Amino acid sequence: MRSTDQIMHKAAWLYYMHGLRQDEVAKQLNISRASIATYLRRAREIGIVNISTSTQLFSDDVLARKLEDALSLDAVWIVPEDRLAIDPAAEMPVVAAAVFLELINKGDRIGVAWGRTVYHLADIMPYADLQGVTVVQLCGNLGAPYNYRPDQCTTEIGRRLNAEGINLYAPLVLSSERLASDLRNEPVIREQLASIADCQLVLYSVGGIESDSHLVRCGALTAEEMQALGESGAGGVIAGQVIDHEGRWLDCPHNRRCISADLEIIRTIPKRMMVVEEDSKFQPLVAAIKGGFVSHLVVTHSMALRLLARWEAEAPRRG
Amino acid sequence: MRSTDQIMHKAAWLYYMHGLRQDEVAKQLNISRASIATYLRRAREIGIVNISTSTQLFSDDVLARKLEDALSLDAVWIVPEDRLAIDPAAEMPVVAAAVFLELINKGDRIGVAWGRTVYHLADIMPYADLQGVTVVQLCGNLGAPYNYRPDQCTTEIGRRLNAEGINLYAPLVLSSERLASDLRNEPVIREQLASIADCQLVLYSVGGIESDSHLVRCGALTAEEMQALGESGAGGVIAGQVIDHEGRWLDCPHNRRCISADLEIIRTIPKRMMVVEEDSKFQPLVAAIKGGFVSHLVVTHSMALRLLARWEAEAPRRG
DNA sequence: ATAGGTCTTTGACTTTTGTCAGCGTTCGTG
DNA sequence: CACGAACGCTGACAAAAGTCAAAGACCTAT
Repeated sequence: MRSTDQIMHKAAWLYYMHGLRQDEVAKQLNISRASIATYLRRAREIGIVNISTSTQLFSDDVLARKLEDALSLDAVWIVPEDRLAIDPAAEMPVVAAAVFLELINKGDRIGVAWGRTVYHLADIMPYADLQGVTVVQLCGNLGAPYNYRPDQCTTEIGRRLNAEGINLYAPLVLSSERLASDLRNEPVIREQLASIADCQLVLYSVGGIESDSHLVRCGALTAEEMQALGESGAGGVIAGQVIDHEGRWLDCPHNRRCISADLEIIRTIPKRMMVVEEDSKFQPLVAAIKGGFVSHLVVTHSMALRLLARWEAEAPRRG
Repeated sequence: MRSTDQIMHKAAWLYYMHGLRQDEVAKQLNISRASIATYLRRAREIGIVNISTSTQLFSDDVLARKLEDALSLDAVWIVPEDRLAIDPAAEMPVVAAAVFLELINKGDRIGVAWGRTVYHLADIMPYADLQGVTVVQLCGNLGAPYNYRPDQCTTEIGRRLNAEGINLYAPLVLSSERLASDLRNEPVIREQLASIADCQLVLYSVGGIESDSHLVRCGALTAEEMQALGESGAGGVIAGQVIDHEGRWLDCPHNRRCISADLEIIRTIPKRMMVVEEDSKFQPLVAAIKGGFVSHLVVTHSMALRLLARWEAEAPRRG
């Protein structure tokens, strides 16, 4: 520990745990109050000091309870679109990050997929000091029109949480099924994909199948290919892989050429946290939920209403 | 949720998660800034907002590493007695409380014993919002010369953590072995004692066997009885029960008349956090460590030095 | 040895936050 | 329905925290 880190720790301890004022801390440590203020800010930024707020505000809600019951989910958080005059688009990642942090336990292994949503989340993720946590990349890499590529995203989340980040050094999609299969069987990659089963928590969103969807924009698929997939029953995208409307892995060239977490394995992970920002992802989300990819859900108020209506419409048919 | 709680949550969210200033929050929620300040203080007090500082300052230390290695402990925290001009006696419970909170995971079941130390800890324990946590009482009740009796102590810790507190409705010591045995077999009590095996974490200190020790002061034993125990090999007290110098349960009238957690069960709990405030407890602590009752240890610097010296003195004999 | 760079520290100033008496509202009670 | 207690809210002031330019410390390369 550097000596300035030591001072920062001491300052943080005296200020936050003992409740001394900055000038009192300054007197204790024999440096100016201005310095103390600087150290404290750094301690907060680095995650030495953790300030967290319960996300109860978003989960304590009649609609959330109803959704949990109707869709058999473990927990639902609903982001209001009207009440607070905060920009709802900016609010979603903040809520998601807070929920994510709440779901992490010390020593956990956490899988993260990639997409606009996860990228946004990484970008505003607060710093924390979660020693013993490992963040693993669920899907292969690809070029991206954002600041972070998938591997950078995993690394960034790991960095901010003071956790270990493990990258998957393979492309998301290969040009031939043969190569994809060979690569999946490479010991390094195979072990890494298998180790995803040890995760206690995964974080992802669901991708749409429109011609301007994420996979298309990142160049993994052409608009035509995507459209063809849509016509042959594609319902959404999970960790780079296409699923049908019931959430089953779709047997298609793209999926066969894909290096990503086994969907069967993902389903067995205890906490599967899904964040959906855009209302346009209703159909894909329904598919993901039906496929068992969701145990913890963060959605907008209007999306929650639509989901509930959908399940209530189906309920009579079942019961 | 009361509407004022709702406002408090919103204020806390906007202030701590979005980083708005109090006046901005006030404008958002259409109330005066002074009220916001009040809400925020309440949110902190209640544990809606959690501010925690890493205890690294106390564990990141050469001596701590050495102790962990020498005594095969999972983690050691050392409270300095000189560096910070904070009263060391007051510092110990603060460190212990922070460590305790760090060791808790969501959903855990936690056993707490009772003694001066645990009482001090309960008294300064910060408020937190650990839903799904259960705090169980490890040992029976007895009158106490402190503010809290064992059951109140459990309840108080539970209350502050927003966790469920489960009390053991039995006295610590009974007048006859027969009655103690019968009571232990009462379904309610038996189940509760058995359920201690499900704990992921226990918190306790170790008791001394001097004639002014805790058990004597609380009236569980007379000074003469305690002295006799000392002469027949008693080394310390764990959860109200006397152990010998090697940390084994001592077969004595007191132990046979005692209602408390089975020591065998305690040894199997993964995280066994021990806090020792007084340097006079050196011998009992040695017994507790030898008996396998400690995996996480919080001690003073001088106690750490004595422990290390003791183990280093023994090492040559073993190796 | 020294010039030039980076990182710390500080005093002085500004902004933000904490506090508290007093006012208004609500709610339970006689 | 009137009364008082309890609670929430506010404005004004006091206290504490944040900020920043400038000075100083420290390191490195010439």
